[in-house]
Amino acid sequence: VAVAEGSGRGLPTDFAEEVLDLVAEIPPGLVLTYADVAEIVGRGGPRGVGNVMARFGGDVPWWRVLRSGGLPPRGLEDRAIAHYRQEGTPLVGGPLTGRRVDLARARWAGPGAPG
DNA sequence: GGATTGACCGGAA
DNA sequence: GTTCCGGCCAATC
Repeated sequence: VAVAEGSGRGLPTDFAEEVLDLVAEIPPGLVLTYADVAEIVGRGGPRGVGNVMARFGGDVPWWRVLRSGGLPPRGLEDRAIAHYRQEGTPLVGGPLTGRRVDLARARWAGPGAPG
């Protein structure tokens, strides 16, 4: 394993790896925002994280990554909400009619959190 | 390297 | 609550 990792196509880049690895660590019931992911990995930004997820996010629990407002990604709102009900993720307005995630209760403290 | 796309953020009306 | 705009970053063609 060496530089060849980021050079070949089909595999995620170094930046993407950081993002994917982090998202894969998000425990069920909790979530993170694109900005938070970018903040933890210390690279790119909300756009950078979003674009990486769009390519390689299919291999990680993407539904645990939300927008700043607690809304799931564009086009995948229905899909994400389905997962929240399975994991018991707190939804604003109720788990039946809620369409947003309660970031105040579902935001993950991060890989450095006591646990 | 240049131009285009995309699962974004924050502010204002 | 919805719509319009500029800024931001990375992957792709």
